[in-house]
Amino acid sequence: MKTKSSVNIVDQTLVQECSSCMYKSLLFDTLDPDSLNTISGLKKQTQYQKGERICVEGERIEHLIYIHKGLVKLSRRNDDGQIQILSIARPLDYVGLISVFSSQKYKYSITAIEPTSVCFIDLECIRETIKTKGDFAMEIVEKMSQASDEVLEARYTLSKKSLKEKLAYILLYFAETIYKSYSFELPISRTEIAELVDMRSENVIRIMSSFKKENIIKTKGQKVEILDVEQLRLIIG
Amino acid sequence: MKTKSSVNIVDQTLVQECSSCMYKSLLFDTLDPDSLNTISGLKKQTQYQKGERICVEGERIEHLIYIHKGLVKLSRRNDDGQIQILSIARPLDYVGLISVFSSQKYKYSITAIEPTSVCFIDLECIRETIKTKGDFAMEIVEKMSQASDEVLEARYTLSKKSLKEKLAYILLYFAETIYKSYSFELPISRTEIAELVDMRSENVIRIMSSFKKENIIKTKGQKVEILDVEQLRLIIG
DNA sequence: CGCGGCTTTGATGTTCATCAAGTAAAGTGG
DNA sequence: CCACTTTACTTGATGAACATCAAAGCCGCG
Repeated sequence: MKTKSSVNIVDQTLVQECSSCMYKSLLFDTLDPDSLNTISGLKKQTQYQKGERICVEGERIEHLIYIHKGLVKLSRRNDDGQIQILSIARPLDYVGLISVFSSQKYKYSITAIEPTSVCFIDLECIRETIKTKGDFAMEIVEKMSQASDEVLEARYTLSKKSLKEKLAYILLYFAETIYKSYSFELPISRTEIAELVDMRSENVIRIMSSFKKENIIKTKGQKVEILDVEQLRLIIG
Repeated sequence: MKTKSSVNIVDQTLVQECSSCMYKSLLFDTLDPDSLNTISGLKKQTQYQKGERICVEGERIEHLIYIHKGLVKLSRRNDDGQIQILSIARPLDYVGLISVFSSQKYKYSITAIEPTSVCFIDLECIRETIKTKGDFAMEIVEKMSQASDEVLEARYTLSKKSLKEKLAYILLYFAETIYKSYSFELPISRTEIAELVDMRSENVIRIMSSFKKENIIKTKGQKVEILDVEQLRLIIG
């Protein structure tokens, strides 16, 4: 499943100006053409396949990473050597916008879990722009605020829930938040789901089996179909 | 223990200019005298006793709350109606800087757990200053980044730990981070410790008793003395 | 003085991690 | 392309960790 190759054999950089990017409105809406061109000139866009790492825990942060297309996971190794998945990020997410300005080094690795296209935006350039363009600064502040809010909210909500509730939550999360469909292909393994919500893969499997027996979901390999959304919502509580 | 009175009988506002505040360097260091005077003119400073609420979940956010002196807890009610303590904040903390810019309403209540002095800084004024003063904007961004980083780090670290490990962590947290002393008065009840680290008060008590039997700590009421710091560190893992 | 909330300890049952063992699926090398 | 290796998936059995229930003592407060 995971490809070990961490090098992009072919540099599939798509030469695209930020000014023509359909997503520019997300963060650079208020920015004047000159500033945008400077940022655009220094950005790099790269494609990743499923399993390829985009950055590694401990590496020096030099870019703001923006998910253009695809899906990634943020993960880290904890004190016990276990892997924890902190969150899933998707297009429109400025990955790690939260901690980019508090540390020199990545506190987590970022790995593609679907074919993914990423923009690397020069961080120094962003810093400069924050200082000189007020509206842009305000946008950054608001985006950061939202990003950390979402992650924290999810953590607090899940922390007191039972494994069954956690799993129901995650299934609905992928269906409603990520794929906007009750039928989807799970982008991560059972083991990784466990790493995401602090449980064991055996229990992920066990509980998914029980959901199947109760006709709440249907699965085949990584394919999942949610049959009884209401029941799932009831379980979450 | 908790005082119900949520009204300040005497308004003990200390009339103090921000420019002479010993903490101004924390956030307003780069700010010119004029901007600082504007902010100073609109700020309110209030005293709270232990147990008094500073703001309530759901209320409209109109100020940036800054802890001048004392100690507070951030708490919220979760889906199950249980109370969760999200974090403890102390002087130098801009409480909720994280989510202030993402929502119109407080997502948590703030309550003094020690006699506390708070500055309310007009939020609109802060917004304006972010837009016009680049260095100030950068400071805000960095503070926010740090704040959310710390909270998330603690959450992720604790989430996979056993109750014994969690309790050891919290005791060291109060000793080393909050009070800078291995002998201190716990500012919150056993029940609240439980709310802070997702466990039950019975188990907080049980584990503290076992620490006492093993001569790791000594307690009397809310007084705690850590006798064997190394052992506690070993337990945390 | 009595009420309510916090504290403490013991007993009990549930939830969950861990261990074990077997099957399936996917990548690897000859 | 097939044997081989590895990794993911699956189920069952077992014990440890933890929540819950119960009961009694404590303490501040009206």
